[in-house]
Amino acid sequence: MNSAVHVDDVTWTDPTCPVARTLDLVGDRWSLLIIRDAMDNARSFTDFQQRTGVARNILTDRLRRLVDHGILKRETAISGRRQVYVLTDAGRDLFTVIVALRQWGERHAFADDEAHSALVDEGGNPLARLRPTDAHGHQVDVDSTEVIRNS
Amino acid sequence: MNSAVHVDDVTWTDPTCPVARTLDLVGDRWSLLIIRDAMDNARSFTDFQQRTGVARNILTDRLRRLVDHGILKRETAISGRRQVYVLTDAGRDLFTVIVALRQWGERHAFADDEAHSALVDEGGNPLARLRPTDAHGHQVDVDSTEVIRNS
DNA sequence: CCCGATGAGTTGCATATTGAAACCATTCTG
DNA sequence: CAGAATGGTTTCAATATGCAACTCATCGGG
Repeated sequence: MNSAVHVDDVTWTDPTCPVARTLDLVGDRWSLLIIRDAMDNARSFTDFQQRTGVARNILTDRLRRLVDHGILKRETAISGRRQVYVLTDAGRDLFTVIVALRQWGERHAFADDEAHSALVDEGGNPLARLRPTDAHGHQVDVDSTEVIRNS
Repeated sequence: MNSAVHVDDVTWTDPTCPVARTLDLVGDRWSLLIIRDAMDNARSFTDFQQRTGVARNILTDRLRRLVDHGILKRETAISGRRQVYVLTDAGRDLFTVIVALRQWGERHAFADDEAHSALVDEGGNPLARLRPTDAHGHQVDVDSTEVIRNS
């Protein structure tokens, strides 16, 4: 299960914590929105620019970083200068993170009567709520878990 | 299921997208690390400062924002000037997000032989891998789902 | 009661990151 | 071939961040 992510030349905020490392790679204002859009069929520079509204120079930088970190790969269309950015396996694996952020937002960042976009399966139904569980499938939460350092 | 989050006075990057709203609330360089530490028994200003290493003025600002958004609550300890920051229910509910970030980091941001901290249940065993599923418990991913706007 | 230490910030200033707008070189499109 | 679109880069102003020093309590000893 090792990564396509190239993690040389990164200076980690907290080298032993996986949460911190993930945030060092994608935890800025725009990267996760770019990834969200990549998961929703955005491919070109302009797709991302229009959907996120990010400044173009910043977008250039973020796309480059995400490519460098192995989350996106850049492909030049056969003839011509059209660039396409596609999620790598590591990038696609961020789906769980995006779903978790989305579900939290649905629960806590909208008033009851406010409309919002929804993520649905092939039958058009919403996904089940993500819930952390132990190895036996029993739900766990903050109080029933703990962090062990440097295992 | 409505929020303790106070979402007035926030100007959303993308008002209809729950992912974007969540990121507007916690998607900066430090907030999620503060929340991670709050889940790991950090309580005081100095706890957070020492664990994250964030600049003190920034920490002041982030704690205030998180309190304003209903993710932390601030309590003054009975005797003395000691301040304590505790997760609200909405804050505790970010556990899923933190676990998702952690598990992704474990899979993609560490070399195979690198040590990292681990999150374990009461028996000391690692949690099960979080996986998005549909309403019937079948796994779904980027390709088998889609976003419906403004539902 | 006085002294130093600690907790919880604030303030000022230097540096880094972002954003808005303009500019540029190809490459399609009609 | 002219005009738009694509995928950027450049410039400069506005923000945000980091660092160090400074406050202003209170706490704990002696």
